[in-house]
Amino acid sequence: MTRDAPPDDVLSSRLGYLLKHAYLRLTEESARSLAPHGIDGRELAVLAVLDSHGELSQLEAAGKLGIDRTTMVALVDALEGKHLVERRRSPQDRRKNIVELTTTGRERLRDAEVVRREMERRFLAPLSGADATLLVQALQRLVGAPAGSTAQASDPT
Amino acid sequence: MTRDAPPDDVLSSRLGYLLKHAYLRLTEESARSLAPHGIDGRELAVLAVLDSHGELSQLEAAGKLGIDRTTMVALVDALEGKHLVERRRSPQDRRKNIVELTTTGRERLRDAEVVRREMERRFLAPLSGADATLLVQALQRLVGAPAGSTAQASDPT
DNA sequence: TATTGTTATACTCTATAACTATA
DNA sequence: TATAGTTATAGAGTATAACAATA
Repeated sequence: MTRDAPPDDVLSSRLGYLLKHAYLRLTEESARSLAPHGIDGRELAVLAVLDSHGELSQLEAAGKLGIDRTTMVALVDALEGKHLVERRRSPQDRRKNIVELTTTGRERLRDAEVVRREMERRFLAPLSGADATLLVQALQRLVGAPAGSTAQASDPT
Repeated sequence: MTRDAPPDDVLSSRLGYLLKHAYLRLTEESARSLAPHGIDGRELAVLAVLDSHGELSQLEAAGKLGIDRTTMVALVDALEGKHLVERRRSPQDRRKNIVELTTTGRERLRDAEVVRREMERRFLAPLSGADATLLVQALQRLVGAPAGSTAQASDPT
């Protein structure tokens, strides 16, 4: 997308326009700041999900991330190529691939998460801390996120 | 994208995840509610921009919308095919295509805008009016929208 | 020389269908 | 029969490069 000067009124009152461009800006910033770590935001999210649940099959991980199982294949291929995750057949059900973080993957996750949080803090900098928190909470409600889990917005741990 | 059950904590605290999925949901809702009118949200935005400025060349319109000029070609092709806009060569600068709404286009714009506003109101329904307004204002600041122009959020005209 | 519209082309992200190996 | 992973393929949406007409 081409994002240049500020939009005019007709557009800045449209939720679609606002969400799209906010998303695009964040994605760009995310890519730029994570690039030195050799991953993008999508891959980082995979690592984070694998870390917080362990023992996930590809399909289970895909479900949590809201991505298709066919998309998951390429994602895991890429992460495995970077030696950040490993696949192994589940002994209980040999149809399943258990995906696990490698030691390198766990380290990469830790480092990249620091960068991500700092990037989000920069991104939200135009807002007051209270407004940033409200934005995140509002988005969580719109997306249907679970209750609780609200920290991190203006809390650059 | 596959969007099913609510995400878990690791994801719902990520701005990237939240913006992406909020955007996807809105886009889906938008497509669904505008479908009977034969256009999508992107085309509607083009009509709105043409209506509020008149006498725009393709490049100027593309600039306001934040899309590439090559993308604009196909967009105008589609709208012209539906008889919602017309192209004509600018007499002042024959390199330029002036894009204008047809009478049908103006009517379609009016009808579709009603539908869009109602769709956005539904989309924001999980939030209080105050929170909805704050969300829109926060997004405007993040996207770098001009000051003022804040109505419509929880003000279903 | 520079700009506008256009075309051709390619790349990313995603989804659908069909195959395989397991269950 | 059904499920997990995979592959092939196709469709959006977008960008880059190159060309024609015009300035």
